[in-house]
Amino acid sequence: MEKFLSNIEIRVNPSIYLKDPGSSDLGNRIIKGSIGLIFEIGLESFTFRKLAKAISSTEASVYRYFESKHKLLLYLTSWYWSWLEYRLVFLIANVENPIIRLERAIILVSKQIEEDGNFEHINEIKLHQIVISESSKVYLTREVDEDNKLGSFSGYKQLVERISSIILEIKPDYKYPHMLVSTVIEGMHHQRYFAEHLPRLTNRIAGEDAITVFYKSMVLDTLKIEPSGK
Amino acid sequence: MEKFLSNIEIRVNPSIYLKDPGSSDLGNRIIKGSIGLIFEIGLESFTFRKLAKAISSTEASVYRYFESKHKLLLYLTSWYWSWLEYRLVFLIANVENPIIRLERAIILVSKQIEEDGNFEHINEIKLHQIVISESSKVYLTREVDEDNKLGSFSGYKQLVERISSIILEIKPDYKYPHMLVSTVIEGMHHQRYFAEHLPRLTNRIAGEDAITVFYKSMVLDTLKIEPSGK
DNA sequence: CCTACATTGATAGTATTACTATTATATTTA
DNA sequence: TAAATATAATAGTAATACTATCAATGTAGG
Repeated sequence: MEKFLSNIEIRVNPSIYLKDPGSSDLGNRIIKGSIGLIFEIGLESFTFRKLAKAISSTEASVYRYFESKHKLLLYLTSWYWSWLEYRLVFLIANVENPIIRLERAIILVSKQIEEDGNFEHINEIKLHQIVISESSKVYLTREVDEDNKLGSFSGYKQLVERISSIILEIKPDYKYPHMLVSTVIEGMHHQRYFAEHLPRLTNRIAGEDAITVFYKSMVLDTLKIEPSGK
Repeated sequence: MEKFLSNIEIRVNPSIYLKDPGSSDLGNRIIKGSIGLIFEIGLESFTFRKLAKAISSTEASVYRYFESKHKLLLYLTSWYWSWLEYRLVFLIANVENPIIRLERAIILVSKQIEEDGNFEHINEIKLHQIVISESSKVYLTREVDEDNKLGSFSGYKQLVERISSIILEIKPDYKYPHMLVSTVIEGMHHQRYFAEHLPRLTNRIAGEDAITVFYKSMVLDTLKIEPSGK
């Protein structure tokens, strides 16, 4: 993705952090460092102590930004959802045909990601990997309801809502738009992961991005609409 | 489910445990106790120390059966998949029409579960809840590949394979049977979880098991087949 | 230029976790 | 009856997920 906007920032719900990591050099190092380190060693082995060492700071300093590793992961995934939504908005701006908009949305969420030069402290490819293998841990906890009340998942919900509303434009009576959209998003995470680690749970086809193809036609078929052909 | 078979046992890959928990009284208490305790306090807060206390044994004794909490969870989920497969086999035995077989399979995996009186030490309703909220943690780790090599996920794979083969009976050229099946299974876990904790990511419809209805028609539509009507 | 305040670093400490090790005791089996 | 096995009881270790305290540095306003 081309660098064409240098003054935007992705906003993350402030209840997630103690201090905005976008507001300081140390904060940015925490984000950049944690993406690198979680990508490298996985969330389980990742600790604030190791992170502090990697970015030449101290554990206590990191704790001034995030009250726990869980909140930090929440920050990263929230950022990711908001970033996807922002890209979606660009991708469908000024596109009249809702079927084309829907197709683009599905491709966006199910495709492999490229780097986005607009955000210096974030390596989007690594972040995407992290989202694939760790993001569900963010809500599969006993604290979901509290986190949810604080608005921790609003970025994800907004993205789902935005795509669902396209579906409703096409089929105003369709009863399960949110279910369909979250099935696609979560599903594609699993399928990418399976393709790499548990191939017998998925299907890989040489020369084709099977995951994108599958989800695109799955959505069109369940909605009983024809591809835009464009 | 009626108790009609008293001499069967669900087999779990022996690489998962150090000592077969089905082989002793303590082993059975470990299984029963861990299902109860994980259901109650969640996997994160669950420890072998607390389990030992709950079943009036000791931490060290539990460790003689399972080398870690992770392996214990692996045992529970493996048991669950094998149990589902066993139920599936009964459900579709002697059913000629593959479409009916497929429909039954989808209903089986997507429906809420009832207790199965055949297995004393296992409360299937609680286990189902645990599978919904914790099972993906079993493979979303850095040790997936090793665990996979040991055969830890074979129960899950077998179930997926069995349902996929029904799909191929109906549509021999369909390219994504495994992807479709694992999308349904994982998807329904998420949707059940969302319905309870993050309702804006799903759709709830009064008086209908929306999740089952959705996945059933999603599968038939993507395969472009008509419901059996029976 | 001084002061106040915020930010970070340095260091230490605590409770809990995920194990491992050792020994004693009870039970089963040969 | 001896030997083997399973379990209990207890203790110990390294790492984790924090919390607390205090000093050093920088920065912004008057």
